[in-house]
Amino acid sequence: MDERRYSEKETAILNGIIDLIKNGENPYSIKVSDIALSAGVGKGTIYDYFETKEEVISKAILFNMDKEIEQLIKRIHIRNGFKEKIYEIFHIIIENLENKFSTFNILMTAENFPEFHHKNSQENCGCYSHIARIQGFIEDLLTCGYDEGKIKEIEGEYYGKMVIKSSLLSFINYLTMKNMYKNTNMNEAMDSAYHMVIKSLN
Amino acid sequence: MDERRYSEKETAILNGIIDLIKNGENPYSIKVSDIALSAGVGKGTIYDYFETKEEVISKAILFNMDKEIEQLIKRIHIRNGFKEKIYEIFHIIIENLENKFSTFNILMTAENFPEFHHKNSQENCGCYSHIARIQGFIEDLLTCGYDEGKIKEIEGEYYGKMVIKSSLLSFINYLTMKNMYKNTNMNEAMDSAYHMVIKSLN
Amino acid sequence: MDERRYSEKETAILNGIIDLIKNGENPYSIKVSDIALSAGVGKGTIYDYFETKEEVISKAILFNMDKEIEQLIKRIHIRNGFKEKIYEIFHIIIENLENKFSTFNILMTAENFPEFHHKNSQENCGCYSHIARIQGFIEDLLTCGYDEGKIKEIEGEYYGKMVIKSSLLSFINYLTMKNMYKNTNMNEAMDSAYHMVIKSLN
Amino acid sequence: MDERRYSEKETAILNGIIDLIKNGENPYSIKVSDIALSAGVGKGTIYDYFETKEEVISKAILFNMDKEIEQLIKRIHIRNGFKEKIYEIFHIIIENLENKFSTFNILMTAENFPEFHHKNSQENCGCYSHIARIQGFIEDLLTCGYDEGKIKEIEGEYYGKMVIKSSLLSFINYLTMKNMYKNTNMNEAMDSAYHMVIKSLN
DNA sequence: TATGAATGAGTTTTCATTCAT
DNA sequence: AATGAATGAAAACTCATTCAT
Repeated sequence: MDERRYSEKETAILNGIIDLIKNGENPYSIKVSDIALSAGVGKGTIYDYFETKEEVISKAILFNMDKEIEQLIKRIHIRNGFKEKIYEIFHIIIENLENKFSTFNILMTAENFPEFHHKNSQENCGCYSHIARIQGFIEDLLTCGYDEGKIKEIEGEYYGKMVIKSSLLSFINYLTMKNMYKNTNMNEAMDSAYHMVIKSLN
Repeated sequence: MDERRYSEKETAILNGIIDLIKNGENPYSIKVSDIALSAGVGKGTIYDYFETKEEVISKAILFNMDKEIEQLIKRIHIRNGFKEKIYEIFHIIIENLENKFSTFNILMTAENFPEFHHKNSQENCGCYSHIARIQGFIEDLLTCGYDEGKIKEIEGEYYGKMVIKSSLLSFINYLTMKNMYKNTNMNEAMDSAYHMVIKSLN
Repeated sequence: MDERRYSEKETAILNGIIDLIKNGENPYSIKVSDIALSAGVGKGTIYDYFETKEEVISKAILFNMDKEIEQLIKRIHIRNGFKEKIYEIFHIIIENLENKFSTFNILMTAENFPEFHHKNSQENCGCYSHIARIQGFIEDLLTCGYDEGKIKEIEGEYYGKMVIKSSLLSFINYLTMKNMYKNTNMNEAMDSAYHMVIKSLN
Repeated sequence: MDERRYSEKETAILNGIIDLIKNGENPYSIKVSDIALSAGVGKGTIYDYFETKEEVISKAILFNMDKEIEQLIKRIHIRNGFKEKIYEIFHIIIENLENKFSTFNILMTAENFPEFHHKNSQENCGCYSHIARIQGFIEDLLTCGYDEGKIKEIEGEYYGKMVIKSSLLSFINYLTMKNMYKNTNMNEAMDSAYHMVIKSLN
């Protein structure tokens, strides 16, 4: 799974792509010249470090996921208490979606990314390990809630994780379609998502 | 919103595109010559009915949404009872996702489609009306559950709809990541999703 | 030289082209669909009467020349006196150039038309006979001036005709570049052109 | 008026077009692939330096005018005497028309070029400045003839310039229609044109 | 090593011509 | 006879990739 660290130039290139995507560029529409400009390198340089445009964009997305998940886990770890952790995730989601680029969305819906590799199955999508980390982290969250007494009945391994993910997905959905929910504010959306978790797991 | 019906040739072209997408082609990678081939028309014919490639692909996606939602509503309407309706939706989702093209995914995550139109907001994405129809249909579902006594506490307009959508999203998530859930079968996933609805709304 | 008269449909088509050109369309940019629209016939009809687009446009230009020269000769014939005839030509030129389509220009500079037929020499340009008619008519004009006493020294066959043509060309030049001659009005331009004829041929 | 100098590649492209036109190609029929071939560059290179085919052809024509006028003025300047200067122009015209591409024709009839730009007026045709230079140069010529005593009566600013231009136009007309004047040789045509100037301006 | 000018394969798009009606 | 929908050959244009500097 290509785990080596990236050199300075490589990082500049990958960040260049991430910036483009965060500014609303669609990954499929990005041109090599855009990347070069955004990264502040020559077009040829990109080909010194990567084989093809496809490769570099894929790696950039994976690279960003790494960073974001790292951050996510760190920030959640710092927070104490089940509720605080969940609400921290909501805030991270807000920050990411406002950046127009959602690792969450990709990880949770897994629709955008796999298609970048033509007709690939999930195994070779490259984000398998990221998804696994998210799964693990959700399990930790559940344990935390259970230990704290906030959650009583997890009712099966799948169910518990499903509830947490549903809650997060509902909040992502709220954010992406904010203008459909004109009379529901952010706090209400968070509270509702959290409320569902509590009711579903008790 | 350009509501006129399409002519026979136009329909053939739009269906040609839908077929391509359902066969796993990424909308951004479709070539005009592919469309012509898939639709069984000459390349020029496409330009007799549509201005640009972008236009015809966008219209095809919208066109398919119309069809799918129509179908969805019809099939749900036939089913009696809250639980039956919910499970029917699960089955429709299965069918659609197996076709590799998910109106649900688009409507619920609203990430793929809008980006096809360069950096547009949702209002002018063209699928606003479709999203609204989905909202209405979820409301009907809630009323049905309430009338039947399956649901007692809806706790606010937003919360009720959120729970239903979360449930559907969780099931979509299960399907798109089936290989992450090797020891959870389809029925368990459906039951879990339904179970969450019942617990959350009682 | 294809001298047969044109049928009603053919005339409609040819006039459609002439209208387009008179409205400023460049002969090289005219599309068959434009012709069909302008002529009020179907696109296929054009091919019932003519072999190719090139042919029909060429014939239209020749057709118009015929009409214009016919008219020219008729109008000059009516006028009495050398000066009156010359000034009548000036007026005809004004009318034609205002129509944005100048048979005169074509006949006198003979640059536009021949090139329509790829790299042809003048013989097969189709306007040879028209040019010859113009030549004859200029000879008549000279004779008229001589008979009237307005002209004394013609000094050779070529010289006389050259002077008349130069005079007309100078006036055409004035009209096509009117905005270069902001402080010369139409009458002065005509008077100058006529004055040159008189001085050159006396 | 976009006065910057052209780079080496741009010059190669523009000269490629000029060569095509001088070889009898009609500006409206030139293909981008022809230009690439003629200029010895790749098709894409043309689009690195110019926006569209139309733009590059227009610029090529303007570019050639610049060169030709420069040359014209230089060659006339070297010649001493009114008659010598006029005859030098005749020779330049011969050379240019034999090259099948006539800046003179364009400048003097102003019909071909403006139409390349869709229905534009002369101001924005791009050759306004060239026409102005020609005007100035004709004025100098008149002054020269006057100083030498070859010309006595210029009779108004417009008249003098008109006579010179008429003379040149008449010679252009002779050349473009040489085969209509089988019994007039080149020298006679030149002498006639010059003779008209002398008679008209004395 | 880094670059960006140059390329041409591969697209999109146009439009003269055909032909079923 | 007349049409205009349909076509595909041919043209314009794009952009990933290369390579001389």
